[in-house]
Amino acid sequence: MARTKARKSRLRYQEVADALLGQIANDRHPVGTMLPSELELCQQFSVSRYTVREALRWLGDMGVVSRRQGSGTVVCAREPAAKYVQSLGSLGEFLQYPDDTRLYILSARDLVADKALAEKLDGRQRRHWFHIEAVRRRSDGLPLCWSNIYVLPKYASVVQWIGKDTSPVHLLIDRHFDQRPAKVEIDMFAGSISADNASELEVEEGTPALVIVRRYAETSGRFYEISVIEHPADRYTYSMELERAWGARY
Amino acid sequence: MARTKARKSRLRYQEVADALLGQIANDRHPVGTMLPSELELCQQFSVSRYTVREALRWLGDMGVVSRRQGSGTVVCAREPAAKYVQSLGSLGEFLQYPDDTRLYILSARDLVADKALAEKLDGRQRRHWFHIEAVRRRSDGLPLCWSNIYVLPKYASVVQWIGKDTSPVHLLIDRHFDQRPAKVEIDMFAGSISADNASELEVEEGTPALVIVRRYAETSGRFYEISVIEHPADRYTYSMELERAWGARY
DNA sequence: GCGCGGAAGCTGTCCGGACCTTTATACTGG
DNA sequence: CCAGTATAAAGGTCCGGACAGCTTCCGCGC
Repeated sequence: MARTKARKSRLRYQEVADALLGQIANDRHPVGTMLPSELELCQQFSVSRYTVREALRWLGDMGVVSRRQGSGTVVCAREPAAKYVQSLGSLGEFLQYPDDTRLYILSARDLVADKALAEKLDGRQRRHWFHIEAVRRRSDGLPLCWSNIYVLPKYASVVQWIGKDTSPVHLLIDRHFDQRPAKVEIDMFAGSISADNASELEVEEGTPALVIVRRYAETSGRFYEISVIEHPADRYTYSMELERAWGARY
Repeated sequence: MARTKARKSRLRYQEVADALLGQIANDRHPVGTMLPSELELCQQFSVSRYTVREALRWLGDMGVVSRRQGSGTVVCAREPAAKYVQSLGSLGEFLQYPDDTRLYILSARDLVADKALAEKLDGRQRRHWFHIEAVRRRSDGLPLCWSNIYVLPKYASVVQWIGKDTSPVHLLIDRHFDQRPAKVEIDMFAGSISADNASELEVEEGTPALVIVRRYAETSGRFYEISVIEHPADRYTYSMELERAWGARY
């Protein structure tokens, strides 16, 4: 009779997390509503606050709930959406140009976005940009792409570092202005090389091109650099590798 | 004299993490070596194990250290590599075709990869694939893209569900075979529409096209679905949004 | 009616202690 | 020499308690 196996062992935090996940999936806690407070959950599951917090941390990591100090825990998804992580860590590798390529500046000047340009960029007319036109060439001279880079005027002085090494412009801004992107929007579509750019790129007018628009946003969400880059066919392939963020349990 | 401000307040876990980050950057703990145990770090920084563990958890999240129960904490990077997360969680949104589009199957049959095909797919010749050719059309009939989809023979029966709803094939395999991708490789480049496909896509031969190759791998790393999709210019833009994984501090 | 201050409620941080699970290693018997 | 085992050490989980920082909201004074 001495020590019988406890009739019901205490819940582990994964079990608490699964239970909450079930309650959310069953619409007992619909998306948008608040979850009970940590103390209430402690009572509900008869566990300590530590266990509840670990469970909630896990749900938070998976994007099922969002937590804010002072406010509470909000349900923001019915089930864990598989998040995929760009496995090549650094942002610099978004465009993996080989190390033997460099940018050659063709022009650099201030401009104000008109309607047509604003549409391509961030949708805001009359915004001031510093516009850099450049061509990226391999060490043997082959032009890889035509770059239109728009940066906020305060970053105009990046031009002095362009072409000094192989870094893309957003890394130069990171290095010299301590401004890293909090968010990057990337659009990719097919286009063709215009007559104006054809000779510089050493292709015929109308050659198919991969056009990539990257918009780099600071923490506030405002874009501080937008690049529009045209790659003639056969000279560049954009590759990325995405991995599931939480392999083990989901 | 009662309670003077403590001469040196206790360290917070972020400060401990920063201190450790500094030690790692200074090669006091080179990459590949073991960090001191939690208890030793507690003494070194005069904080509780909780604080040390939070600091180590943070370093682990950033990929600077790797921890294993029973073994210890290994330094695996000198500094946090910015990881970026595909913010639109679900894999389904990698290709955000509007809901009013469906796949129409043109052909479906087994084949064995010859040298040319293997090069486009996973590099392995003589591998068996089930090949599905299809066109994705908008509800008004406009063809959006030409799809070449290769799946392992055991998933061949997905064809019966294609076109029944708007789901992409990898989601059908997820749903009916419980096989989710652990990794996805994506290549994008510019090409042009071949004569064979031009009429079906209702464009002229040679029209610029955005070609997207997606390779879906299971946990073991083996590819179980590879799709090669050609989008005529102006009919499709691939968009993605990447966010820094740890917004606040890095 | 409006703004401000305070209180209450919630999450964030931190502590010291306890026990469990995994791992690596040293020992021991074959 | 090898295999199996005991043991120590490390991280993982959990507890109860305490206080700090942020939000929200209510009530008070203007």
